[in-house]
Amino acid sequence: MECPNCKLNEDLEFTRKVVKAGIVRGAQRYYCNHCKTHFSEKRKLKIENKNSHQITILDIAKHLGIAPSTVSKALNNKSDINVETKNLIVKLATDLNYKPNHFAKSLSRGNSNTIGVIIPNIERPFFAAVLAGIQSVASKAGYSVIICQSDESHQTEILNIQTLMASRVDGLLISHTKETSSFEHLKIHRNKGVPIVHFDRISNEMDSSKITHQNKEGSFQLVEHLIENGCKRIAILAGPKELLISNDRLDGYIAALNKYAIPIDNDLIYNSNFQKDETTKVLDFWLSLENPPDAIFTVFYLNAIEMMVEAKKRNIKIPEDIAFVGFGDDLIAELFEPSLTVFHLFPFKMGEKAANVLIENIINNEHSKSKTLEITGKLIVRKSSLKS
Amino acid sequence: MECPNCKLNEDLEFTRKVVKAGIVRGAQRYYCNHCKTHFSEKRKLKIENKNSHQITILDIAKHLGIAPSTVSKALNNKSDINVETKNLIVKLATDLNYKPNHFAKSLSRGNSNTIGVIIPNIERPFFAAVLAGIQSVASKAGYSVIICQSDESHQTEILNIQTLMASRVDGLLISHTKETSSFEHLKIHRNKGVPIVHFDRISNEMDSSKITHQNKEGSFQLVEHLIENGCKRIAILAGPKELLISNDRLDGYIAALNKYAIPIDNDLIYNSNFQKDETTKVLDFWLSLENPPDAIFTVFYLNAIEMMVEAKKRNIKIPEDIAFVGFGDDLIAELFEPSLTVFHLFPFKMGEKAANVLIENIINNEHSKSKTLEITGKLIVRKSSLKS
DNA sequence: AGTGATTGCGAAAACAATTTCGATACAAAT
DNA sequence: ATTTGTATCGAAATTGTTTTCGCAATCACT
Repeated sequence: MECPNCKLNEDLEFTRKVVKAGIVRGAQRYYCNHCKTHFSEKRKLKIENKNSHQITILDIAKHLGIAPSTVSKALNNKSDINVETKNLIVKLATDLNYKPNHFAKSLSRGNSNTIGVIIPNIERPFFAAVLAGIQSVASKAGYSVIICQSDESHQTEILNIQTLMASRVDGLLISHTKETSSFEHLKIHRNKGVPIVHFDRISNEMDSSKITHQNKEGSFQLVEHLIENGCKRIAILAGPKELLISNDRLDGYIAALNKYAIPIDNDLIYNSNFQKDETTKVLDFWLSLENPPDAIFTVFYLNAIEMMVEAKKRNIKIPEDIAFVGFGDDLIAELFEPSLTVFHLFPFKMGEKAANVLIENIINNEHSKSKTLEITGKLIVRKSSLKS
Repeated sequence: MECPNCKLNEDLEFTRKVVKAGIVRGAQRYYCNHCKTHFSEKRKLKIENKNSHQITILDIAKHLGIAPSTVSKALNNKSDINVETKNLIVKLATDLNYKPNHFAKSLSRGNSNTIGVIIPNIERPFFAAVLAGIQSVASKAGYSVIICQSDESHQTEILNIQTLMASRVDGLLISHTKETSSFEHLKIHRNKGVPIVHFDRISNEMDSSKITHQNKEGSFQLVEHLIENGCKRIAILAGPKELLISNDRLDGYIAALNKYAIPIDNDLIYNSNFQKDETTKVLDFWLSLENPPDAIFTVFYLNAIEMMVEAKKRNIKIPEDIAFVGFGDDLIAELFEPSLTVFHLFPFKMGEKAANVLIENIINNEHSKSKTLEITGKLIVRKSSLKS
């Protein structure tokens, strides 16, 4: 065995004394008593992964005999480059089917070109449509989207935020849990300058941008529509008190009653948690009143469907005995018998708008400017409310 | 103005002749006639972004006076490290709230810990549920998920694949477009060793792993159920011929008819594209037959609902005149009048399974081993098929 | 000739991890 | 006493990109 050290030094005449010196990581190890140095056999590595080699900026640079920095400039439309060399580089890049490595780019630039989305549940048609809207504008703008579900759990929401921040998202779109009433977990990142846009389930406690529905206006229209159809005792199944969205809708309800000088009856106002068993209980409570409601407005349209199912079981005529209206829309609201009068929301549009605002904020670094946008909805009258 | 070069060399006694030499990138530039060198004023940069500095492996190393490589080993459970130093490092890392930079990790390791999913449309409840299942197991295994929608367009599907591959996903989950009949765009990557798992809309043309429903069995059960309920002329609204899933379901239909010696009538077999206007046309065609069907089986449950809506408009009694059954389930199938008998699928489970198989393939590098798994479904009998 | 401005390019330093392998110390075996 | 094995650590290379800034060349004025 020859000592590579002595060999290099060409001290060939010296008495070399190379002895074995154990095995390290599977390879025989030697010790040269001449140059007092250890060495081991080089392992044959790099399993020739030429086939999986993605071509890089360096490959292009070598091909053309130029520097990688020049290639980078050409591919990123920097001004600091000659048009001819740029064209040369761009052509070769497309010819070689060059795809930039996002990880290297992100590492170097310090951003990810990714936005995070937190929604309660992807399986709810509303949120699925919002997502579709978000995806649509995000991909057009060159952003990827990471989606997290909070499952209506405040704890999970906090974990989601940690996950997304660990993924170094450039911005955050969030619709809160119905449990969420404190926002410290978000404010931390907001204060660090992460752009955040709230949608649907928003809060006034944060000064970030918000996209919301015409909650007050929609409620008002629904209730006014009921009143115009002769309803006088209108009950409301409102949402959780924590949610701003619930309160806004409640406000619209009250505003409409006030306009028509209908007294507010607290028995007819119930804050629910959107759970099915709860809605049934509330329905029975209202039916048990000596003066039961002649119309029910649920803040979440599915609750109206659930209530109608139960009401039909109890032989209540809809809309003659009780009319129903709800917030939000779906195929089921249209096809259920009787079809449900709703204030139709535009979730896809909401997603588009939210993503737009967020990306604007990211690009312009407008952490501070916070605006609130309302997506216009639309009253769709169907059978469940037409008493005539 | 002092020349930084001469200053460094401490040649202070030399006559230094520093002259202005233009402005470069907004900064004054100078030329030193002594050392024949250009220099410009250093700009005050690095806007003190200390507050946004994420702590790195190097910070930990410096704190403890050790090498970053040691920290990396400690944080990655490598054997090559002392338990005590490891504990020390881990403690400091948690104290400092260290979050590894995924980009650096991916760049260095050459993988992304991300899986790509391509579905036709996120807004269809079935796919939303599959996604939820995928997310569930992926996040538990430490994988992120990127979602792309093909929108039933073969071209978009190809673009999706390019996007995902450019994102260097570690593996791919895909449910094909109803247009898709060639698979070259996928095979390229498959041959490069990218693990791919197909689900729902699968194909036999590729040798990758597949997760499917009990398509034949489910069809068979639905049709048998119809026959047991006295139906003799059973029509089937099958899916596009390109889809394997359509053909499997058609096979189940034929098998059931054969078992009960009911002749196959080609007038009663129609390959549709799942479009609403088409289903209406087909319904009218069937109604116009001199011997119209007494039951209709749609391969996609929503088509059954659509047909029932139209049938009701034409005063057809369901199930007395025509019974309906379909593949797939949803709240609407349960609440529509009459409620629809279906072969209930388990999309969430399908998503879980698909993600599991894919991650297994990724970890074990099993590009070659391809298995096909069937998710068991369940016949749910409702009113639309009970003639008695 | 002296000064000012502009253009095009490249070397080198980040970016934040992982991985390889040399070095050392010490224990155990021969 | 010499040889071998093991445990622990760190220096340096690697990953692919962006960014900064120096340098040379050129042109246009005085």
